[in-house]
Amino acid sequence: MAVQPQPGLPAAPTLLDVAAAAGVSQATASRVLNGSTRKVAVAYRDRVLAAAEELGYTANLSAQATARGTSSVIALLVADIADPYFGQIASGVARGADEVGLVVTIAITERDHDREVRLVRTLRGLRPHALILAASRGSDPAPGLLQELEAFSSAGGRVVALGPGAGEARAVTVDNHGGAVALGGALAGIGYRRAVVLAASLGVHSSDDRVAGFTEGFTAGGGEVLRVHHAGYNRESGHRAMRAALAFGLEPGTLVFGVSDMVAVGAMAALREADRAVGPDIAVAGFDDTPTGRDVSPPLTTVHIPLEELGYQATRAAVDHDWRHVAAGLELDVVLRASTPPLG
Amino acid sequence: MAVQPQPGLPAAPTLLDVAAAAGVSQATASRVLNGSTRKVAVAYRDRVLAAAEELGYTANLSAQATARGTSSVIALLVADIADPYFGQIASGVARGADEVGLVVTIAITERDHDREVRLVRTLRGLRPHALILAASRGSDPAPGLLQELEAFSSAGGRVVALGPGAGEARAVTVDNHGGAVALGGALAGIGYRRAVVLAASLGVHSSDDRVAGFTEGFTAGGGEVLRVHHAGYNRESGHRAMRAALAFGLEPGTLVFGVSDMVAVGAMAALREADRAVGPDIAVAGFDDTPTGRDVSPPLTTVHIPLEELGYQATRAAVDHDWRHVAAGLELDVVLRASTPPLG
DNA sequence: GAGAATTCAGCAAGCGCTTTCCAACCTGCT
DNA sequence: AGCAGGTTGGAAAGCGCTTGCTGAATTCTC
Repeated sequence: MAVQPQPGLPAAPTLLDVAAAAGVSQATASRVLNGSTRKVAVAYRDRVLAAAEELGYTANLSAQATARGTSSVIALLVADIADPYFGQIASGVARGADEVGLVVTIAITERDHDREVRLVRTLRGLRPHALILAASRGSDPAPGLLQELEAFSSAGGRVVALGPGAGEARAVTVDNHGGAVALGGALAGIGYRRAVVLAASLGVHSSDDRVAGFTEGFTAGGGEVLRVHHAGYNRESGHRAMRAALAFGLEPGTLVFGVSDMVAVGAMAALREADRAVGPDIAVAGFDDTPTGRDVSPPLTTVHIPLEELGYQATRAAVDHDWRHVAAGLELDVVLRASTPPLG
Repeated sequence: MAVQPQPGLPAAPTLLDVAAAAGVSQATASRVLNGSTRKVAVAYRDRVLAAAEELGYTANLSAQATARGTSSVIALLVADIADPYFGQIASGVARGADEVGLVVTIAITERDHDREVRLVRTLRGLRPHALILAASRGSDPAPGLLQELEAFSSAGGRVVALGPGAGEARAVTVDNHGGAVALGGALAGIGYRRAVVLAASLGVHSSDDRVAGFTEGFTAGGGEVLRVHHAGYNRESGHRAMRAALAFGLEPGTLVFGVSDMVAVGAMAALREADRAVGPDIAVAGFDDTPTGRDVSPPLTTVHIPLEELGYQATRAAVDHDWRHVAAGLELDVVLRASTPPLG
């Protein structure tokens, strides 16, 4: 908490400076420079534009926001921006915001619920146009959070949740269930009959949906899910869960479905450590289609999620006045690769 | 450009509302709620705090910024937030900002110079405390950019550049050269004698430094750099450059040094397509130590860059009043893995 | 060519907050 | 009693910008 202002430096030029330089009133300068409906005679307009250019004027967005009563920022809350999963979402959000001339402010929850509440509180102070929550993979929100969100939206802010929405929030979802059904079906279709699932904790919605969908699709195709191991969403959890699964013994030709690519990658590492060949011996599939999945060997079968598009849709939802929930959620595609070679 | 304000909703409570509810003046409320040096009698203070809590008050940061003449945001410019390289940097920046109670606003250049200039212009409007540039991997800045930066810093803003600084900017650098020397030395040390380098375009500073450093270290250790192929920094460039290198013919036991992990990963893919075994036949090394490098097989030898720390140092540089350039740049570590097995 | 209608620059109020000043009140001392 | 010195609440002047309103200048109409 030690941020000193600069010592006496020449401040940035203000609108008044520009107006004076152009020999017009502040009102006229404002109308020329910052999108107003009223038009200004071309002679004046040119003088103002020239003066602004000359001085290198940029409108003070804070002042503009106070005067207009509405700011030009969108706030984005993510769990971890270093994770490409959230990075891609952020990328889409930024693109959407850019399109409508908004600026994106980002905050990182580190998956800590209290922190999340604090951050929302801070961000509220920016009076952002909208608050986009991509903070978790859909476990239930902390109680304090709902209260903050309520305060925000009842003051005219818009809340967009990625994943199942909460309360007032608009929600942009992904069809986890459908994608998993398709994956299960496709893998049963190429001959797999026995599968082990490595999932995140129970209660994490997206994981639950994927497990349920996969089971449904795989069973419908004639396969059987032997066991579900619960650990987490990341690489390390996948590694742990895989070791647990190996302890039960795994016949060749068994399929391991990791509830995310990271889990699957962790599982692959564990398999290799146990001297089991990934692919011909034990097949592995993931979910998310992260770039890494393409580069591991064998390349990972997975379900593609258009994350960038998801982020983009979130800004649309935040900005469009009339917006209807993307009914079934964004559609997902199964991507079959060498980690699940066709069987028999 | 179509962002309508909300229709007549109850606005967020203002400081005046709180003051009224507490039965004190606005000045007193301000002093209680937003860090002032003056103290307020405990009886008043409690009433104000209670009222604020009751109303769910949050200071309007825009108004605060106009009044104080200084805002609480740090602006961050990255090339591509979906790229974990920048994601990690952003993560460090966010942590640093959080520590001093600042908020991070992010913009994405998409590696487009004009866009970058436009974005700086927009961000300037926020009158941010500092502007952190992580927009490129250090190719030379566009001329218009320098002008914008000059305007910003001469109005009291601070500019921090990651990589070689420009003009007024403070710079946080990474010892690319030193890291590459160490890598070259280590690989010569385990028996490699012939190397091919896959680099980005000439003129991209970080790439040039890495090539020069590697050559220096490798030669000093008794090795010889046969050729340098120039393509780019990403996976696809690595793939292309590797194909070009293969066209020249490559003896077993040759080492391929890709100037980034992504380049190396692309090279590995090209090698596999050409039925050359990575490791025993052709060794591959990268630079950056991205998570993917650990999961490809064989795991990739590389140089670890503390990117998160780099981002963190950037905020420190932005915030600390007296700050000295981290002299030689952040130190890098060589990480030897199975993609470069000891030779002979 | 006179009055009506239209255009459009500028005045000034106001956005939500900070901060300077002032006045009221309290000490503690002679 | 009387007064210097110290506290502390409140009035009000800004911060840089937007915008409703006013009224002068221009254009139109018959």
